[in-house]
Amino acid sequence: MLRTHEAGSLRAAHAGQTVTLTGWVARRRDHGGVIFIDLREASGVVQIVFREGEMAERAHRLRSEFVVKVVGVVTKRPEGSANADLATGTIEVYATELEVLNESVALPFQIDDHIEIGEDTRLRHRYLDLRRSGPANNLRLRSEVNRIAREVLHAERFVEVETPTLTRSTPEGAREFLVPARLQPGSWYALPQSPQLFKQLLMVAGMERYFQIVRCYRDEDFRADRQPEFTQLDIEMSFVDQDDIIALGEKILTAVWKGTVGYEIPRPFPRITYADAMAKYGSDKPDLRFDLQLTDLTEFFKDTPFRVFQTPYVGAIIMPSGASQSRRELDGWQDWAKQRGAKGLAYVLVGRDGTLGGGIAKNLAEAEREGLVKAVGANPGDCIFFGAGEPDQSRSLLGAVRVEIGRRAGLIDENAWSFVWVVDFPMFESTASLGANDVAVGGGRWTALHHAFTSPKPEWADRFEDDPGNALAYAYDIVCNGAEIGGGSIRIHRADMQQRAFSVMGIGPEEAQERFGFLLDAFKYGAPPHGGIAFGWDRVVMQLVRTESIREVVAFPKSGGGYDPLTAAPTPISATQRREAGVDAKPAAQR
RNA sequence: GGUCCUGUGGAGCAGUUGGAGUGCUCGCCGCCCUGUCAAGGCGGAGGUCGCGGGUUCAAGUCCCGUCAGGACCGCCA
Repeated sequence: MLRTHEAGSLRAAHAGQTVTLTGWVARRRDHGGVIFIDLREASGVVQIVFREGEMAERAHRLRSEFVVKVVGVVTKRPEGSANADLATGTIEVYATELEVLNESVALPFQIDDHIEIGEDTRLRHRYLDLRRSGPANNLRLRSEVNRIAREVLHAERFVEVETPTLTRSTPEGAREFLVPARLQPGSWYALPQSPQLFKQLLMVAGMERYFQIVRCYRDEDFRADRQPEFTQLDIEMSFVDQDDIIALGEKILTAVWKGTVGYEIPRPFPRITYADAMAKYGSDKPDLRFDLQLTDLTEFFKDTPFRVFQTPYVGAIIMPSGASQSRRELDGWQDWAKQRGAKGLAYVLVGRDGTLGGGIAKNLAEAEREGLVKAVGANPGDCIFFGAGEPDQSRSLLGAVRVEIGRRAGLIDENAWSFVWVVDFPMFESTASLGANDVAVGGGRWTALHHAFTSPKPEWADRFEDDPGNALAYAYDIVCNGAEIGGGSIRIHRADMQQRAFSVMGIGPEEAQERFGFLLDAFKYGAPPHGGIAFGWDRVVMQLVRTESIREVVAFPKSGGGYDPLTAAPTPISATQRREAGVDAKPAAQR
């Protein structure tokens, strides 16, 4: 090493020692006769002192982010000049030699922890952004998360296996990224949305316990918590049931949380069924950091004269103290709801004396006005929001209102951790509710909610095709503070049941063979019962560092249009590249 | 595909009902300075106000279009 010590490791005990340090000039305070330099490297910061004569003369020419090698003597700081904000604050290094290893041109932004910089600029110079402690710590913490998870899994005798990233296109969920195959012009690889099929093959292969920290690719639109390439901790086990996977998931998460942020997650984690989550919280990823619940008022309003509430479902949620909102704030809710595709957001205000006012109060029947406050459990001064229409859509809207209330009313404890397993997901969802350009598996009325290989729960094993809309799957999600950070299922391992599931989704034997033949073939050779889980690894780290943006936990993230602000990818390719890649090859006539 | 927000020296922001020279903080360059630690003082450089069009005597400001970024809806098993 070019240095004898790490700058951030120096303490009073080193006083008197001559050390050689290397690092970046973080900040300089030039007093003419004495010059202070904050030397920064990965371990931390230490103050270097240059005094009169040649040393000061040369230090005077140092600039921000010059890379230097300094030889000097560790010295206790003079009385009263210690810096309690620095780990090395009791000492400083008196420089006796200075070598500039490299210079730096003027920076596009200051490398300073307490300065805000636009994200655009940060990402264009991400290598400078990462010199700041916040972004750097995020990457280091992510590395720790990886280490801890690997330790848990290795201790449980899991096998880390790499699966292909150039693989077969198997349209099942998200849009895929495609890669032209030079050696077979006209044919294309797909980048995996997840290693789903491969990990199931590894179960057939007798690995029994597989895991992988793996990059996945989905060519879908962005969100604050989505990137086109993202990472999963992918796990699959044989001879297990749902409780075994859940127990393992809890083991990993508790170890990760304890080892990084020092929080001991109480075990077992609570569980809630999908049906309950939707009914009580209007979401399949309920944020249980606050207790607000939806109230089902369908029965209460069954004879209502108010036409808007003459619907299959009417529900309500309370905003505590919401009656004091201004007209403008209440109008704001209407805009907010309309932006989510609702017609509006009906509400009533509960007055100090318990009488109803505002919004739709005057549209309700006398008896309804009298019974409403008790029916929803409101207090004087509250605001009651309503959702009416189809159950799914109305609950989703109220669920979104719930989260928004939590935010606006300050009901969320930002230091809390709330974990919950959502279990008993429906096996299928109706394709009627899907948008026109959705990539549904098969051409049937039903499509898999989780994925096509998800097993029904035992009580539905013999009859899921009789009532696909209500059949429950052995599928589960893990939710942390209202964010889905992982999910999995017990898989179907028998060909006959798989075929039945396919037929509900309108996939006949021939089509199944064409699409998933390699998996179905494998299952003919004694596939063990198996199941697994995949954690959205970026989202796990997002939770740990308490950020809303996935870009904060990715080393070199992409921005909105899939654009990489640093490398400017994607770029056009040359005519030669086009020819070689076979991008323009005419496909053989469709059969 | 849709809705909303933002775009002003290198960075972060301000700029009123349209009105005289676009201002502030930080950084950058030079000089001064022996105890600072987000050092301080003096001086200086640096701006097609994202781009195009329109309204007007006059546009950073109003209107239309467009581009880029962000958030959300759709979409993401």
